[in-house]
Amino acid sequence: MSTKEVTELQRRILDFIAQCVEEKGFPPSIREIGRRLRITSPSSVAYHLRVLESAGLLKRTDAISRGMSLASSPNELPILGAVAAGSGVIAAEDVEGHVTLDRDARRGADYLLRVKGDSMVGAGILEGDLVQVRRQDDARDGEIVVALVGEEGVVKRLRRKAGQAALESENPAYEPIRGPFQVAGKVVGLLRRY
Amino acid sequence: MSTKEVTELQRRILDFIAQCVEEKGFPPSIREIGRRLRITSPSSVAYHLRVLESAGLLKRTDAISRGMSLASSPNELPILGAVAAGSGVIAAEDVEGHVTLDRDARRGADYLLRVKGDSMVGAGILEGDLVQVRRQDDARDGEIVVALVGEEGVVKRLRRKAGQAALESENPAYEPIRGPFQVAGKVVGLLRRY
DNA sequence: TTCTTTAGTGGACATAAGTCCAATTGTAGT
DNA sequence: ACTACAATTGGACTTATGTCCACTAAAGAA
Repeated sequence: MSTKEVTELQRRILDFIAQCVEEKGFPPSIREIGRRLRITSPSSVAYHLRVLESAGLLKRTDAISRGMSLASSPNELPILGAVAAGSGVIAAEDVEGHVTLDRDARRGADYLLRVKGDSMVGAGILEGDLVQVRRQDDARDGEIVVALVGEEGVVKRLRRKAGQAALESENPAYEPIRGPFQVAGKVVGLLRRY
Repeated sequence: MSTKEVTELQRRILDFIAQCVEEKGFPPSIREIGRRLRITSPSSVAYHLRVLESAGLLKRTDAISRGMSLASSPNELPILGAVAAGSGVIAAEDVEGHVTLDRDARRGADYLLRVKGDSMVGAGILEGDLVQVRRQDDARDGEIVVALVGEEGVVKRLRRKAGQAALESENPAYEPIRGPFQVAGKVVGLLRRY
């Protein structure tokens, strides 16, 4: 299983399957996929499904109708223990698990980050909480963000005053961070487990 | 349709469908259901599916293979705006919506309750947060519970000292409640949307 | 009893659906 | 030009699958 590259068309097939499962509750047949994506021959669709399967994006049960399912639910979010300084990419080693939220609850988040420390208690964010993070390079004044300070990922409130950006804690014990940092994402939600 | 009673066998069919969707990613065929539940004739299974559909427990798309899906996901939690004093039963009028969580994230919760007021800010529970509540009559010292005080449902920390039970707020502005109250559930998690 | 409802059987049937195969096309590399 | 490969076609084939129909059996109700 070579985790090959996948073409645009194959990605659209994947999307269509996801859409069917979401809307109708079951996957499409090979011919339904073909009809939707203007592929006239079932063999051609089957070919793409084989590619998707060998790329690890699709699970298939051979020879039975609609015998396919997405390898990863589009609503499944990885739980990260920390944000790597390498930004963008998520290191698989840091993934503690997964949580599936429906589209509404997901709020466009890309991952969950486990909060370390008590610097945001004033905003109701406690140690151990999972914050839902949407990846983005920048954010507006007052928004709670995940930022990279050196190698470390932190959850703070972003302040923009007179062109100056700072990261404020919601805990009087901590000083604002004015040093260089990079916004990695915006906090769009929070999950806590008692 | 009459939302009829459903037999034990029909409930087991429903469970089997749920299990298939969970494990394999797609619903079973009529004959697969029959094989599992020792029903030798496909027509008989089809009969039960019709009953389940008219009971509103199953959605069906006629004449296509595996064309069925559960009407309500077993992992779907209703969002309540308030807990009714009538306890036990959930009034449909109070349901603001639904959120689907996977079994792990669900934590045995029965419903979500929207938090009113700031009496629990000290515990990181803010106004507007959704707390995951598992229904139960009692709880241990120190646990955060949903309790009925008169007609009103409140989220507080339960204190048991020397046989005396009280409801404490996590906000110095509020006094503990010692008057009569009834525990309705235990808070097992929290969701917040920014 | 008789009638009705619910539950189930078994077979026939049309078609929906996955698979196999030979052949074609276009693109990129040698 | 030749080769290799990815993408696609169309048809044939087999089986899986949902549905229809006639019939049976048990349990209640009238």
